[in-house]
Amino acid sequence: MTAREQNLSESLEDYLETIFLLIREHAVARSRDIAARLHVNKSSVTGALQALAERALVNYEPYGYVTLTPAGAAAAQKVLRRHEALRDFLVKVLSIDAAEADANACRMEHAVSKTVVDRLVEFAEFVETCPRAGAKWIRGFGYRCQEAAAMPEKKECARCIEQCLDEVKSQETPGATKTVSTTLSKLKPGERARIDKIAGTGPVARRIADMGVTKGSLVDVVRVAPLGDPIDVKIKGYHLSLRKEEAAGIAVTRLAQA
Amino acid sequence: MTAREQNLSESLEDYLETIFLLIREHAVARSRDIAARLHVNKSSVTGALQALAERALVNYEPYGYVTLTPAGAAAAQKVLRRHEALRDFLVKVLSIDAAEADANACRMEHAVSKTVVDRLVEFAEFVETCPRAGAKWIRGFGYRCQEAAAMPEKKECARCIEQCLDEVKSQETPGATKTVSTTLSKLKPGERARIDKIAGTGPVARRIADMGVTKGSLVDVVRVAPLGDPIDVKIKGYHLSLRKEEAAGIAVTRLAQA
DNA sequence: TCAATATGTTCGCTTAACCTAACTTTTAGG
DNA sequence: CCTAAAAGTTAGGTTAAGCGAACATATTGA
Repeated sequence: MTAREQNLSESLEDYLETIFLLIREHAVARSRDIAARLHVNKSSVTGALQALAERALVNYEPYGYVTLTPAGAAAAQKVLRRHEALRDFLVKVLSIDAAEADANACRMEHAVSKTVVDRLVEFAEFVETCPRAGAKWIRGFGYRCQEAAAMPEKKECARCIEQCLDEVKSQETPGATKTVSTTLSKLKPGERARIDKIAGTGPVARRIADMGVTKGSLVDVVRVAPLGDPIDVKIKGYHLSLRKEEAAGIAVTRLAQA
Repeated sequence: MTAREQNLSESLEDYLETIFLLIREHAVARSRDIAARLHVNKSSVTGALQALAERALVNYEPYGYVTLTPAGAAAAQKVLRRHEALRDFLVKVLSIDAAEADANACRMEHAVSKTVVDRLVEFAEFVETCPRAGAKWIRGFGYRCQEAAAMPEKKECARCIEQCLDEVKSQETPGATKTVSTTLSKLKPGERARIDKIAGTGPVARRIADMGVTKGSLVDVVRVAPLGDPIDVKIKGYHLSLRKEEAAGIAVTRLAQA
């Protein structure tokens, strides 16, 4: 890792994240928008930008456009990954509603270590995709959360077992869910796949390896640009933009939708 | 709820929690111990105590012993419940090691809403006790986390399915795991039970109901005093101290150890 | 083109939380 | 009983984060 410990305050992390998102959405981050999102006075934004500029995380000069330095963008993405990992976990695993999940993620993102985030991402994937009853089981939990009061425990447990039996029986032959070997460049947005092999040892291969991506990791295709060239994917909670040729070098197995 | 929004800062929450724990451990909370635990200067402790006294959360007078007011104790317990719920979740569900789990819980405890904590507690219980493969399944996840690199994905999934089948087959008769109907007052420390019925409508019954405890909720017996009288239990993450006679009025089904 | 409005900055002030150093009170040993 | 050490407090300073008001610069539409 090139990144030394920057030790950003929660507040500065929030600014950085907001700037990153605004740039992604509006191409440019204006002071008043930052202020609006963070519910602070515009003069506070100026102060924060100066603090970030001192740390070489943003390019700032009075009245000019604000951009992120490479270090700033990297830091912002770290925060964002934590945010998304937490939010997704809360929504998908704990069945918390979107608004509350986001609000919680927003506060928790400053408090969790990398280990915990990694584990959360892995857990959510495990639950969603384990060919065992994982997926259905978690749906059962969500159901139970909504109906907790209305449904006596015993009945729930019995249903639970039935579901599990059904599920496992129907999946006794693991490879049965028709999966197709292909390459990452051939997938459409929203599709999900499992990585089989990464060709080459170029910078992308290394970047991917750095994330702890092993052979079986999941990939979600987030967005594909008009000409199919930059392909935005999400692996282990990390957003990644790949050139079409790079994506073509990654052999994957297409999976059923989540 | 009698509690109005006290809106404590993270810092003050930490002080409150520490004081509560110190009183529980040493019967009295000394300034230097608070300072040592929170890694702050003793003069900072004085400042914090004054702030807490202003909010009527501690009884404080210079050079005197510090105690918690009822409001302070209640606030401290709320924080502690969040802490324990997070820590237990991290350890039991995500297989994070104890030290890191605690450090994370310590920071996260200021960031999570009640809804999320409730859900985390419920989830951990669900995973640990659902008669489906829950318990074993989660052990499988822990195993996978440790051996992730060493174990190819495919093999893991296959093993996963086998486990599930075994587990479910062995539990096809849900009531089969020999459970015994008894009363809460008869349990020993470390034992776990499921609540069947709560007799009476006294203050304890109401206190328990306020926690969202329904018929099927789990109880963990934490500590039983020498003469079996105050019985400390944990329900839905809440610590509760019951008189023997109160505990006798709660019918439970003893469960196998976690 | 140029004034009105929107946007951004600076200045001065507040609060919370911490620190160090110097002081006071308590405690405990001889 | 009386004094050193330990424990606690006060005073004064620092830093981060915020605010409002006044000032500066851009933008834009008539």
